[in-house]
Amino acid sequence: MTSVLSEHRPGSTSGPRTSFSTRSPAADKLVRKLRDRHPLSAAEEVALNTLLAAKAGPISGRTVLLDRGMQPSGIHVLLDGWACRYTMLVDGRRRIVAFYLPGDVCDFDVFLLAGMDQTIAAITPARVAVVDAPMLAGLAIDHPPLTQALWWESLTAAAIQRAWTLNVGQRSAKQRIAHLLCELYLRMDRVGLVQDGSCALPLTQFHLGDACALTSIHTNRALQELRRDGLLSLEARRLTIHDWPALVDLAAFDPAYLQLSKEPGTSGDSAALG
Amino acid sequence: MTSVLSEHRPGSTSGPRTSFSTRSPAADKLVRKLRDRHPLSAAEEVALNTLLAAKAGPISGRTVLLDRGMQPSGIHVLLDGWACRYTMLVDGRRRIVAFYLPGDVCDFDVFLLAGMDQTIAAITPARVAVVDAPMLAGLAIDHPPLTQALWWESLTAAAIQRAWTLNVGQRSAKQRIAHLLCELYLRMDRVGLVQDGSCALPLTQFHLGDACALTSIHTNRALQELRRDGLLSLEARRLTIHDWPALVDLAAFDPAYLQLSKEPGTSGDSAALG
DNA sequence: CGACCGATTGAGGCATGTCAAAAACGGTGG
DNA sequence: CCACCGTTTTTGACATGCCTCAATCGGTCG
Repeated sequence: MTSVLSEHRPGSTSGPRTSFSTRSPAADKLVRKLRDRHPLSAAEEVALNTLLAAKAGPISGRTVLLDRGMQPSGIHVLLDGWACRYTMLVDGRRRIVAFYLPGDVCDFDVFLLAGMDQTIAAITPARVAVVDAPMLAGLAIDHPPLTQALWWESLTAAAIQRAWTLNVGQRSAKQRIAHLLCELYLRMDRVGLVQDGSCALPLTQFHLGDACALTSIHTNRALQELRRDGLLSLEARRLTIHDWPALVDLAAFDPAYLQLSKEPGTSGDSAALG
Repeated sequence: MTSVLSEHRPGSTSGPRTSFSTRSPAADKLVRKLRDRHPLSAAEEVALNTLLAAKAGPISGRTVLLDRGMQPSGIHVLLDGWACRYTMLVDGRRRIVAFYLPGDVCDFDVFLLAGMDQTIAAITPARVAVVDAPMLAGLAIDHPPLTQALWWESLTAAAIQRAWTLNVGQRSAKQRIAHLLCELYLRMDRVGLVQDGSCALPLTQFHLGDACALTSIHTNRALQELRRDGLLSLEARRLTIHDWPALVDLAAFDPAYLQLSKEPGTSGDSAALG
């Protein structure tokens, strides 16, 4: 399995999987993720996709989806586009604690009625489905596997949050940026948005810095080093990985927390790769 | 440090609540927390407490509950004592990403079968209930309110994790320590372990430093400042808050994320205090 | 064309890390 | 009761990674 690591550049596997999902091209990404770790019946997939599609609407960039103290209208599911969750500090600094990518559920905490303590806002123009909690709960009751799949999804989000805590606290600037980019790249791959070793990355250096607890200035210098090392390029809102193993090594990136593997032991991915 | 203290100090409310729970003194803390935000029937409380009590066992300090890569035997619920979740880095440094207090569920991620990416270990001698997932699932199916209560509990854990990400990334050393101590103090209060403005805090300065992304040396200096300012004292494994409002102010601590308030708007706590 | 936003560069300062070592503490055995 | 030992806390001197402030440059859009 050691060789798998070097061979396995994420993105190269997305071809076969993509052909599998043609039911609903836009709303499909969440289902795709869920099914990846948890089998769903066709009926369940259709039910969820239908619900999402019915509730979907376009929003422009920088739209605030959910503000501090606001009583939420429902759970926000990103169908397309990027969003983030952040806190504004008294001195005007912004700290981003999460990025949301296509197919992500932004606010499981709607179930915590006590109100948000942070803000969620779109980064790019996006399509968002706003599902009120009772409706989703109803769907979950009708389809128990969906309940479990969504529960997993929220636990994965928690695992990502732990990884961020680690990342911000432990690593050098260069490593932090590298680690974040590794994570985003794999998460984009998981929903089929990586092609030929590159994916969209609509973040400014301010976003990256606010997420890694760095100033945009220092972020800039760290990025330059990563480029100079030949590990990646990041231009025109597009990230391209040139040397995945080296990047992973530098970042001390262990993808285990993303829960990507199909099934422990089956290693379906590497088989498909061989 | 006197008048303000008596008005607003958490812990002064624990008296009345404590009288409420005498069913099972040791296993009771999780139930106490759950019921605080979510009504449970007596039958449900008894069922959960009975299950926990049946599976409970003592462990000594520094016992590893769950190790990286290990297939978990079940969900660990701390009945008494402290534990933490950490990652060891290649250079020997340790990064703590979570503390677990009496009444906490350590590893909801057992449901993520792909194996742990971190280590969970006791800090003090403790009593731990190890509940295998199917059994807990069965209990949850029989008692839907328990499902929701546990789901909330895991979402609260995720909110705490976001607060840690923020804390580590944004604040000065002094503020980080202060913020962490505020959080731990309130969490101890939530399970009735605060008396007269003080609670057990069995952490070394290494623990605090590893959790705040600081060296123990710098942690020491930050703590000295907090003591010198008259905000708190921390000695003999015991934390005493002398000036809660000032500490909260210094730390920019907003307890909203802990989801403590009974019901938004009722402010039952402060009314009881006045 | 002017205004604005994002990326980039440079110089200097400060908070925190690193290294080294001495106290204080707490338990254990003689 | 004391001597011993490992752990934890504390102190000091020095190094450095990242922040701050200030400015330029290049796109993009009205």
